Amino acid sequence: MRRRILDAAKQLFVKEGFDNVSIRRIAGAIEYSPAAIYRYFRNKREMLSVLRDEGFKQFVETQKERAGSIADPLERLRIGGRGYIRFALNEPEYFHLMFCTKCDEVDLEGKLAVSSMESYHLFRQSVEECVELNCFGDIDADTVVFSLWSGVHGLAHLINTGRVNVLVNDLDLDPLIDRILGFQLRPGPHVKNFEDKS
Amino acid sequence: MRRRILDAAKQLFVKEGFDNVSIRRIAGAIEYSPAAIYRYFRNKREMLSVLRDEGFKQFVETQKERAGSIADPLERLRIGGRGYIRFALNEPEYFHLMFCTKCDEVDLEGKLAVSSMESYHLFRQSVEECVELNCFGDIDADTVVFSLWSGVHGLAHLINTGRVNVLVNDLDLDPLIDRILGFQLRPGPHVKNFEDKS
DNA sequence: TCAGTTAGCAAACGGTGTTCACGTTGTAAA
DNA sequence: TTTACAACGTGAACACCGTTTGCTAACTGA
Repeated sequence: MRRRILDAAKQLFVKEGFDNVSIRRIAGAIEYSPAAIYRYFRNKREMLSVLRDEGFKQFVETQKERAGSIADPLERLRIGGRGYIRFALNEPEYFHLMFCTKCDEVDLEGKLAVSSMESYHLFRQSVEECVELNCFGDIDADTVVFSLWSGVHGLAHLINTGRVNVLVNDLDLDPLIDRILGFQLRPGPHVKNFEDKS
Repeated sequence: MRRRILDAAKQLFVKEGFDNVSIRRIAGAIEYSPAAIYRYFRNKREMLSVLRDEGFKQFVETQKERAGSIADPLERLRIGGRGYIRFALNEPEYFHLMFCTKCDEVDLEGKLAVSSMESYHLFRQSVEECVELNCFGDIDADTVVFSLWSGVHGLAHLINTGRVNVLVNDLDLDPLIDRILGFQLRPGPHVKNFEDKS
């Protein structure tokens, strides 16, 4: 039953946006009264919280399929970043729910959900490999993690809110995205040669 | 009178968030009836649109003060980026209204407001200077513009939605932000020496 | 003086998330 | 077989929301 509510809700949300779907409409879709939904969910936030979790599970799955088996961590970051952006463009409602809502508005227990943490740790691990390989020069992992995440996240967000389309002639987005990814992943200034050090 | 409504609205919005302030509450704050507000604004969106414009005017002003007179375009980008993030953290409601709402939800005429375009062009000009100086290697301006904007925008957004605080030990944010800015602005792989060409 | 504009308001419309008292139904123990 | 009880579903209501409508006053210019 919970399942039936969630499925109806998911379908409506994806089609019409989270804000444009009311409890009453979900209830209508499954031909129940609005009050019935509250037998299965404390409130609307809890429904969103569950859907967010499912979104993360699907996201992590897809990312693993796409990038999981790539040996080169830098290439893994590139494919992962492309996946992040593609997900944002293909599933804007889910992207918004998972990555754009305030954490405390959707995460009821105050801790990030397990699946969202898994996706973070996979990303972080790739970054740490790159740092160890000196891909970006002499730099700490935290800095790289949030720099790169900010980069793809910001791009996805700017596109989804219509800010890129307005400013760029109507060329295909994909090549631009790839150039941007390439630029954000460019090698850093490499540490000096051994001779230079003491 | 429009002014009085806007001022009351602005005060409430900044304090309580745009979503938590209703027309009725604004009307209450100036001791008018809700219907009176509709003499001066077509709807709530129009109020937000006007406030957005004012926000941009103030933003451009501040950015000019901070970075306008810096000769080195790369340093100008750094200070400008820091200003963008600082603005986002200091005025999260305005940041959200100006940079996070869907364009067509707040921009009534379908074209971006003048002041928001001015801020874009100032930024873009600095990037073009950098590209000409070969700061980032052989790369087109569009790529750099959206890479850097995505970088600071994404960072501001991740911080404001609580995603950085959750993942990073409670150290001071400022040093991390500066390291991230430095990383995002790192020099690119430089074009080959003249001897290498031809 | 009289017409026309302007400013403000009470009431209502249709919507929202949520709660509550009330039945109905199915099951399991007495 | 009867009784008790929990689970499920509902209609009506509460307190909001943005917005519209019809109505008064008050002011303005001719």
